[in-house]
Amino acid sequence: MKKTFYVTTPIYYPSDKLHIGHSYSTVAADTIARYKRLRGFDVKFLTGTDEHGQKIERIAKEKGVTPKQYVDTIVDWIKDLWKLMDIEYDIFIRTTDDIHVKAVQKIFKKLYDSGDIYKSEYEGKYCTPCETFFTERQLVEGKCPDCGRDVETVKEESYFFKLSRYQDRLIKHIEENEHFIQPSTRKNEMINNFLKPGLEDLCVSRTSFKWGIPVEFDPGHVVYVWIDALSNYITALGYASADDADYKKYWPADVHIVGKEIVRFHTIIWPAMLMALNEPLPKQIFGHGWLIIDGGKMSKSKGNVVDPQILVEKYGVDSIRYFLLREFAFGQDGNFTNELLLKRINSDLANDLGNLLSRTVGMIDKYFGGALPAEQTANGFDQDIIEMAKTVVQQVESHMEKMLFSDALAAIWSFISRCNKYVDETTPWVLAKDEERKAELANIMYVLAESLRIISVLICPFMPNTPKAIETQLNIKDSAIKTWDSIQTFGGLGRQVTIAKGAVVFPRIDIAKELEAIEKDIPTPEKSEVKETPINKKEDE
RNA sequence: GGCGGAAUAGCUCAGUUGGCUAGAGCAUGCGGUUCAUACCCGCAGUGUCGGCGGUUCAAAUCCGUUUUCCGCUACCA
Repeated sequence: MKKTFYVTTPIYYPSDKLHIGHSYSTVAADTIARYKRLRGFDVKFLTGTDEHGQKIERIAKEKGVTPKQYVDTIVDWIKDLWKLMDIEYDIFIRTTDDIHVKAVQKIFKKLYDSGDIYKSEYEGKYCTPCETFFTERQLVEGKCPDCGRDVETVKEESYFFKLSRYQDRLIKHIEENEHFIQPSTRKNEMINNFLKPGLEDLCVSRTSFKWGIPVEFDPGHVVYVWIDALSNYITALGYASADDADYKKYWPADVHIVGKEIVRFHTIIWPAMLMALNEPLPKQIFGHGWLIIDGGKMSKSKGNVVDPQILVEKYGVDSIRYFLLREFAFGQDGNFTNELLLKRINSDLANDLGNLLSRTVGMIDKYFGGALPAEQTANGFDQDIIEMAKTVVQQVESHMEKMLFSDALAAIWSFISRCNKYVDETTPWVLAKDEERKAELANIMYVLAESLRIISVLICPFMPNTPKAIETQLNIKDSAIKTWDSIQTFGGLGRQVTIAKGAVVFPRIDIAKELEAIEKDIPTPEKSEVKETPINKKEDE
């Protein structure tokens, strides 16, 4: 039986369309999923939407539709976006799905029965005009942070989750499992800010709004966010349903990919819930960094966030996916600018990879009429290429285990550079003038074609479309030479390569011109406002 | 306030447990080449590794201190 691999994204809050920050998490998860599939794992890749809560209820009301109608339209849009970005998820869970709703009710009941959930009183500050609860901390000088008016103390009967009960076990688990929280700096934040000072019990029900999962045995209450949202990772697999085969097969998750702002929920509340349910904990939570906008104030409230749809339509999925994973270190924040994006596309994709393919295919066409002869003679530079091809595969494998996407791509690109250098070293245009040396020339072309085959397999997880273009132009049809195993040794491609010249894969972009055009679409704010603004800050994961 | 990060070439960043003339990519300059998407290849740089003090034969790397920036600080997701 194949080894399983279960990877998840956060479930996104469909209060509005998603932005590039959400795409970032999802592209990363998709890439790791594709990579693991390529390595022969039985992969489950889960994404979805977290659809309940007061905010959605309010927006729907403003729009004059039901909450369900409202989220339906956003969810359709999200699914289209993932299709556009070539996200190959296995399951798309919605917290309004029947299977999820029923399972959450069972989970809630189970926790109540075990004494992990108890009824008590929640005391909060309520702003009547805004119809919102606030905590003491959220208040601005004792007033409503939204409208500035007075708030009143309101007591609400609520259910609480006994988070405090699991404090010691959590500390132990986190400290004993080095890879549980990644990157490790997040681990210290959790321990010092929450676990060491002591955990407070968590309010897990509300009566102030209706748009949520009703508590089965107490109909006035709805299950509050985190019990609802976090459960998705197991309800999507059929936990607490009639058919829990997938749960038994895939749980615990190998990695939950989340933005760093929700690491807390995933490393404290979620494990505590699982402990209370007597279920195994996920193996790893990876809190990636944010994309920071430099030169543009991007926040949802301003309505000028970076729209992934526009970027993809303009520059292509593979370019955007490549950029996201290459430019930024996965665990850290990174500056997103249009200029960086365009520079990356030009230098790495157009000049290095695209041009390598183009010149290789061009020469096979020009010197051999599109088909290499069987008779080929090796040269002194071949060995270096062959050895490096082997090394690169190992490097990519090692980086991918640690989710170092950028490092993996850098390794692949150093091989691409090596291939471009090989062309210079062997000077095919000189050999082409000499009929006697056709066999040497043919070998050079073969080494390049075979290298491109290997490159095309290596980039598969990151860029789903480019490999197809490479395969078409080099006439690679046999699926046996598109596997990961097939790139462990140099020479999988038959010697008599025939080519089919195609269009340029990554056209060069006139950066100055393009930037000017973009600026027209998105007005640049005053320099003084340029202060970095996280585009996915604390919103809607 | 508490806790945790970051500060390295013009720009974006690498630099495991202290040991190299401190690196890469981009941008810049010069040279080469012409198969290719004015591409590719080579060479050349510049750096008080935030400041100060200390440990050491040796510190970007460890310790102390200081400056600036950033993150987390629980029931909004």
